[in-house]
Amino acid sequence: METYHKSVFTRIPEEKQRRILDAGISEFAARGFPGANINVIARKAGISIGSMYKYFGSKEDLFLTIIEQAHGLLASALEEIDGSSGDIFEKIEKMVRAAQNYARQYPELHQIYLDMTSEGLSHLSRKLSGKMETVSVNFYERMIREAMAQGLIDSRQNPRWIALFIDNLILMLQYSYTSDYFKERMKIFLGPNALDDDEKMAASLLQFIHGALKGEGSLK
Amino acid sequence: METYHKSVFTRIPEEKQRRILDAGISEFAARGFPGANINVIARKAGISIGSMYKYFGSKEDLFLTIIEQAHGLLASALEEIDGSSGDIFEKIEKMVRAAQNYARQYPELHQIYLDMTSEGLSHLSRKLSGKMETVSVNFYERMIREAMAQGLIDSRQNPRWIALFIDNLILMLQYSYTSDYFKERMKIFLGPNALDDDEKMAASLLQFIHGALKGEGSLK
Amino acid sequence: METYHKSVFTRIPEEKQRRILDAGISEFAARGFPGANINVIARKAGISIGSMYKYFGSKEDLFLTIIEQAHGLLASALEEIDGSSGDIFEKIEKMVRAAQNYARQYPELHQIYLDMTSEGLSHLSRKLSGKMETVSVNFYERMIREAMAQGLIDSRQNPRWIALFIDNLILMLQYSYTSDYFKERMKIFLGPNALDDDEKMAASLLQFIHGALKGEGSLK
Amino acid sequence: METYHKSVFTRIPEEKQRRILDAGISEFAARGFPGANINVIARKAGISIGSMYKYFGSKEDLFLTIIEQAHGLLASALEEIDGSSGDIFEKIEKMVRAAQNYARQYPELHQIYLDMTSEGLSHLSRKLSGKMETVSVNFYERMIREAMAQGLIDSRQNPRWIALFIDNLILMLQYSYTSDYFKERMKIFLGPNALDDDEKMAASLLQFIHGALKGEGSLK
DNA sequence: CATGAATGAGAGTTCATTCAT
DNA sequence: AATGAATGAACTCTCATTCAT
Repeated sequence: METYHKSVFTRIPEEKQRRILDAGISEFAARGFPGANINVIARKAGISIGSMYKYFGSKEDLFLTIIEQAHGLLASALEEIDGSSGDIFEKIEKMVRAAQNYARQYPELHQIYLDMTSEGLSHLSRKLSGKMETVSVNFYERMIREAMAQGLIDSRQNPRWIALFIDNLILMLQYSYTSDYFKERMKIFLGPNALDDDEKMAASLLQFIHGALKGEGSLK
Repeated sequence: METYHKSVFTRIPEEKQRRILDAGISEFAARGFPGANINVIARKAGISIGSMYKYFGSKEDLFLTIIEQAHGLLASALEEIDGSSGDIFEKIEKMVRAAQNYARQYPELHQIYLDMTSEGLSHLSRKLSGKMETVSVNFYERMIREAMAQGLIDSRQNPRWIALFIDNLILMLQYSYTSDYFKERMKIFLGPNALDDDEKMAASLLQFIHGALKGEGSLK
Repeated sequence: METYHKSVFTRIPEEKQRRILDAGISEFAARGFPGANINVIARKAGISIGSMYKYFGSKEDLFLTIIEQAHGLLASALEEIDGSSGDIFEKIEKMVRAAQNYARQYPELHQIYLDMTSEGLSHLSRKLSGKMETVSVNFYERMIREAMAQGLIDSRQNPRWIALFIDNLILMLQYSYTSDYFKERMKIFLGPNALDDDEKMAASLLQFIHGALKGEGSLK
Repeated sequence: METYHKSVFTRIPEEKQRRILDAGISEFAARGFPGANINVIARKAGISIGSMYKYFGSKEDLFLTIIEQAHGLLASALEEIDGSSGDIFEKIEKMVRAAQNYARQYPELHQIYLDMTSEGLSHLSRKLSGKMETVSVNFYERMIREAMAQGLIDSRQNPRWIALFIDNLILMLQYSYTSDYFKERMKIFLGPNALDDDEKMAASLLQFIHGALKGEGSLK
């Protein structure tokens, strides 16, 4: 399997690995990839810049290592939900909660994820594509087909599209927790305190999705 | 009203203004705000860097001027729809079409919009907030309340939340037209050719929204 | 015609151009191409490093500009000799004198020339080849063929080879004026003061060449 | 006798010594002294960088050790010719052949030799001077004086100068086998295939030297 | 109003050398 | 005797901004 760090990196104490990745996360999140300063990251992590380049061939490689790790976290959260019991609505609820938790727990990591959508970094997203979303796609599709078979949801819609729309809605929810831009946006739509009530937010989103899935959505 | 360019800028020939803004758009879109080179923009626009700084106090101001202009385009598209006849579903359809057109016509402008969500630029988004979305919020709210009053849609949901979710879905659609990252994401969900069929995309999204609005979404 | 500096360089005062090239020459001569520090060169020349990069795209381009200029000096010296009257022996004598003068006057320039033979710089010599020696080759060949026709020298040898050997001998003479290595070498062969007597050196070399050209060189 | 490696170096297996020197030779030849990376050399040699510094006090010492070894090879070739029978012309022929063989067999070693003439390395050549050429000087002088005594060659020229010129010519021949710069130079003088015909090259040079030694070189 | 040469702080990256194990 | 992780000064190059003309 392809990795973006040199092999030395895995042989240093885990605590040091964490310090380096965390320093990277906070710098990348705060200043974006082009604005981040790798010498500053090294200093924050308490290592020399020379060591930094012993572990990662370039600023880009450090960034990709962080992204991949973030993706790992997401994927394992997803797998847990995938393996759990409950119907589609319960599972989606779990996903929404997981997204909220993730965004609350690792806001910086999520901010970095967001940054990858900027064009200056498109060559990076191309490097990672495929790895990125395939996990969730399969999960969604299986869940939706099952629910259709059980007559739980409207089966006239294409499961792939539904999956995309739901995932979009959840992703946007997450963005609203981390990105200043989306925070502002949310305040404008919902008032200044909307972000404080996770329960309300989850409930509203779930209700919206529920309707879409039940789907009196037939356009006559 | 606050502007980000110096007043001289408005006094030069409109054609020159366009050349400058267009050069900026293509550079910012291609390389992101931090990666963009303002000397290159000046050269592309056929003006001197000295003049550039006569018109705009900083790289940031040029960027903000461009964003604001983009926003103007969006706002006027919205107003046109707002003023048109038709029920909520027809209006939403118009919005989806408009979003597609906008993304197809000004992909670079839209890319820049996207970039603003990155944290490195959060101080910029804070500067612009308020201007950005207030237009659409009012439009949505009016439209939804009206539809509720007419019994066209489920009235148990909060209009503000519905507005946000719909806008999120449309925004994501737009992202999928411009950002490499979202393009890849869409391909993973829908296969390699999904982006070629605008009709299919619009129909699917509208059906999803229709269901959500009709809303057998009551969670018992 | 291809140049290695940007066009701005030619538009700045000649005196400044000279200061920059001279600073470059002395730094490159003293420390070799890889050892030379372009920031130091800029400082020595009294300009900012930013300006340096406005004039030359890279350290390499500055180097190549200097080399080309050196070549120009050589070429014009050669042309003068070429156009002068006198038989082959007189012309070769002039060349030897010119080589001595050049080495005495521009020892650093000549040192740089020498450095180009090192493998680390082979990509540079490839860039310049063709430009480099074609001038002298034509000059030599014409001169030798003429002398053969006049019966002045042995005509059984190939003019091209003779030209190469003579040029080699003169080149080595020059090296002995500039390179520490060749200076040491010469001292070992000729004693510590050999380099002080230009006359002796010229006379010895000319006598050696004279014999070779007259050429009882037939190998039975 | 002065050596440039630490004494430990001689106590490790000879095969390891060879591996280290060979790795050094190929790296120095390819990238020059300043460009060579001593960590890379250690890796290529299959030893740790720590050991490298146990054997050699510095990058420079490794380089000097290699040079000295190269010099040993040259010296022994010379001694063999020195001890052989034959007149001066036969011996010079042997030297030319030896030079060709050496350049063909150890092109990298010879390239390194060449690099030493660059000024960035002048402090190194000063360190080595004396060792370098004294062997050949004595050899030449003895050979030439003998030939003069036998009336084989013109005795009006200074044996030391003749020795230098002949050695210069042979050295240049060698350069033409290894240095890209001199290869290009030779092609310009002799056409693209000159380097393929060792016989022709040897014959031409010998004929030239023969004439010079026979010396109708008296300048009236 | 317009120009564009000039600036220099600061970026990412390299590598000879050290030293604890 | 051997290891190789760690160091950090030093390098080349970029670019937002200024200012004399």
